[in-house]
Amino acid sequence: MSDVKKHSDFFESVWLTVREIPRGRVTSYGAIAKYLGAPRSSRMVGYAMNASHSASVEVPAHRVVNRNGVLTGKHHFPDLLEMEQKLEKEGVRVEDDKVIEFEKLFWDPMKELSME
DNA sequence: AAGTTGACCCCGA
DNA sequence: TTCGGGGCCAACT
Repeated sequence: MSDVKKHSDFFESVWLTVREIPRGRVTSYGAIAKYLGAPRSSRMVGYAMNASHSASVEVPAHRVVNRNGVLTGKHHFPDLLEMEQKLEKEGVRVEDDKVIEFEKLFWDPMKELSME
């Protein structure tokens, strides 16, 4: 096995989870952290997103917002409006940097992935 | 090796 | 209601 792994398993787990978010849905950092068994490590989820550019796979980071449904990570995209535009493209309405009807579009990995 | 940072979250004033 | 501070934990410098 070659040393292809450049990041912790936690990061990879986050990326894999984020990839499971359906199109047109959103979730929060805390929800992912909780799903991964680290409810106190929500900040690490954001950190993993920051490092997602290093991932070999594409990570739909735009589908991850904070618990308020606010696009807190928009400033980390190449373009300031990229996150918002991607969400709008998927049918997620965004207004004033926050997802409209966030609770309605919220996708909980705990709920959706725990039982198949 | 030790201190700082951060795409968060919770709570009190 | 808005604002500020503390906790959290792994990566980064």
